[in-house]
Amino acid sequence: MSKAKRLMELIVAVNRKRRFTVKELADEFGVSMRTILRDLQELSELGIPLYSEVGPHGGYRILQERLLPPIAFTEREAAAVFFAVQALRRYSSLPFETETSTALNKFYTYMQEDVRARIDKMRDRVDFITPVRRAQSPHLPVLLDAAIRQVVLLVDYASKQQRGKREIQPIGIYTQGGLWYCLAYCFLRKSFRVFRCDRIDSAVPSDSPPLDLQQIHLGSKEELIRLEEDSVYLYADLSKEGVEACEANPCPVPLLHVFNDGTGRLEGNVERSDIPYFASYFVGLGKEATVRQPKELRAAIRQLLSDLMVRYADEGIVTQE
Amino acid sequence: MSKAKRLMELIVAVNRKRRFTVKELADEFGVSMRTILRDLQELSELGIPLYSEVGPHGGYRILQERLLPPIAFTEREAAAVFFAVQALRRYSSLPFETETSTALNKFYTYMQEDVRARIDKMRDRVDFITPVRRAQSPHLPVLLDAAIRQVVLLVDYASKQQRGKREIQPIGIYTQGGLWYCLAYCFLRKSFRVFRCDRIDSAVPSDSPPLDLQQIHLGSKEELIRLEEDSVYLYADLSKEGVEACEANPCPVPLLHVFNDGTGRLEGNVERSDIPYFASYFVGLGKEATVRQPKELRAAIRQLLSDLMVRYADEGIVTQE
DNA sequence: TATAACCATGACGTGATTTGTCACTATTAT
DNA sequence: ATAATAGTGACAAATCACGTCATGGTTATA
Repeated sequence: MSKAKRLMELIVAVNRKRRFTVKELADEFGVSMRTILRDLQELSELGIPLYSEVGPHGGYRILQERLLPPIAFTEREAAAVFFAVQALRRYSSLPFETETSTALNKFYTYMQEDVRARIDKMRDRVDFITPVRRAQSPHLPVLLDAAIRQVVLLVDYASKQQRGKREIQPIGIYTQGGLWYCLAYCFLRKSFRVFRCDRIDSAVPSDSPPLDLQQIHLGSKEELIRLEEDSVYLYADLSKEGVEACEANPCPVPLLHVFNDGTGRLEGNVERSDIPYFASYFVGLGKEATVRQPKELRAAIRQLLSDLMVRYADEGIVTQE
Repeated sequence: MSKAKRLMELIVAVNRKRRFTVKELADEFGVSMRTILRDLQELSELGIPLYSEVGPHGGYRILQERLLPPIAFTEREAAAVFFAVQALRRYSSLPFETETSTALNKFYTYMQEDVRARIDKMRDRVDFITPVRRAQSPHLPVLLDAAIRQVVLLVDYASKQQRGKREIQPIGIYTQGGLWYCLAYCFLRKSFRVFRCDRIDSAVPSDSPPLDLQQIHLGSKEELIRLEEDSVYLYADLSKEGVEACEANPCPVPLLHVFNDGTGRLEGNVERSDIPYFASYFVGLGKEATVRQPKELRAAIRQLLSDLMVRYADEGIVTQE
């Protein structure tokens, strides 16, 4: 690396770390300590406020406030960031609620006039639409913080069946289809579960000792949510349109295979208790999907269809308000 | 003067002048033109967007390098922006493809080490899931640019029925459910239409004179997509779960009303030709929805149900592969 | 069509700069 | 005392920067 480039990167590195030693930098840049010392002297002459202390635990320090150095964004980069933040604003709840709006504001007000004008023009011409849900998730910051610091929370959760307090150790939070979910270890069920954040009515840190789950994160989601013993093998064929519908509205468990001609198939093991859900799912796909297995699911679909038949059978029953 | 210092000053000089020639800088810095040329190339490699034009009145220019003033983001703001950009990265296509990654990179590398460590920790603990679609939309930048500058494009579009070239004047682009759409005036149909961007196979500026649509933008979407003459009034009751399903997977036209108890109703005018779509939509909602009107839709649902009944009727027919 | 004003690139030798090493000194926490 | 840290000076080897020359390309303009 040329000296000029090294100096530039040195400025960045020195701003990033607030404290550092000569040896540290020498290792990082793969040059000798003598060279780094010469470089640092040069940076000093260039006006970068460096300060050093000798002795053990000594080292260099940069005398500056904690702020990002003047970052040079190109206009297009600024626009991209602006729209990214803008996209997030469509979410009804966020773990960084206020921060996004202040950051957006800073970005906007510091932009130069002409750039701002162009951004304004774009504003009405790009949009990121996310399902708008009424459900609020007010405890996202607490959940995220607990996931990062790995502490146990006592939450008040209203599941479909019942509602009550339970202790959970959050792994992470994610949003999908306009709702927020929290993957966590549930001390009540003694397994990993996914909680809908809008169904969490309160969340406070608990004193219970946390498990050591540092290595577990959202990436391992699929493996954590284990199937119950009682699972059945599902197999369904999909038309081209069926494939698209599945992509748009992914169902949790089974694997989607797509063939070259655009058609595809869904297969995988699903829990027996989820059969009603899948029945509804496949009925929604209409003629674009054909379930081959299991028989139970086909039966459930048949049942659902005939129930619906009844609902839509007799015109005479229709009441109007 | 050392080379490093000259480069730093060169950056300043180049930002100060917007346009300059090699000779000019050579004289100013008292070095040969060859040296300046080498320096400028190095600056390019360092990421300064330089651009040159040959010929008389040609010379170098600096491209859109707007230095935002040193913005002091708080740690949480930086995190929020970082995740906003990160969220966008899950989209398979974007109108600012490269910009988001360079911006993300700048943010990340300029962060102080401790902040960065915390961000890293969060990385696996927050996620923004968007349907991953195989469909690519490579022409987004062209479409967006056309929408902003209001020019007419000649596109090669593959609609469900047919495929062919047509002229459109884009109003804006938006993404929903993992796909990109373009709202545009279609000169072929002489009305405003929504195009799926992944079905646009080519898009090139056309010479045709644009209409004056400056005042029209994405906000006016609903009004633009006018109903055909032949529309019917739709009315459906929804259970609580039905309301949630509708929120997650919004259907285009009708209005959703939600009552205090969580149940709701869908109503509005829909095109008669869309009845098959709505039949499938409501069948997908299963028992969570009851269509009251129109009769045609109830009939279509009945038809769809009996078709499906046939498909799932006889276990004996099931073939296995 | 010619010309001038630009940029672009390669080769090469000289001379300047950079770098690593070594041998020191100085300071300070433990 | 010892170890960890910064700081300096000297010197040779390696590397790099620079200017010069040569060549060639593009484009506006006359």
